[in-house]
Amino acid sequence: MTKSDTFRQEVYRIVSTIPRGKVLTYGDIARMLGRPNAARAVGYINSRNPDAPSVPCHRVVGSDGSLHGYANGGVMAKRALLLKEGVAMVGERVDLAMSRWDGRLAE
DNA sequence: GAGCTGACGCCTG
DNA sequence: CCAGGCGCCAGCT
Repeated sequence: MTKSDTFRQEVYRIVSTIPRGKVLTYGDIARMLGRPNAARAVGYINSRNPDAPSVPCHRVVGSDGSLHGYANGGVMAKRALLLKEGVAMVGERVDLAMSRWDGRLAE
């Protein structure tokens, strides 16, 4: 990693790597970047995500699987997308026990 | 350069 | 379970 790879660049890269049907939490991404407490920054970056359709930011949820916002349709669109992707949902929350991405393809 | 913002996370009441 | 408050970080104005 170089200084050219800013925090947001890394975030976009990781989010883009999330396989279909799996999700990651803001905290997890922050941790992957070495900033376990930068979950807020991750969320902020996603909110300003200029590549909504390019980056599957809808696969990023809260630490407890709770959905928040989505720059391309809102939470309801996000929920529908996750469901369509095959993500296990519990009410309005994601079943992290089933759909949390371990960092490698699983199935 | 300084201050405010926000798609978080965790604790307390 | 719900509501409120504080701390964290990077980005934007």
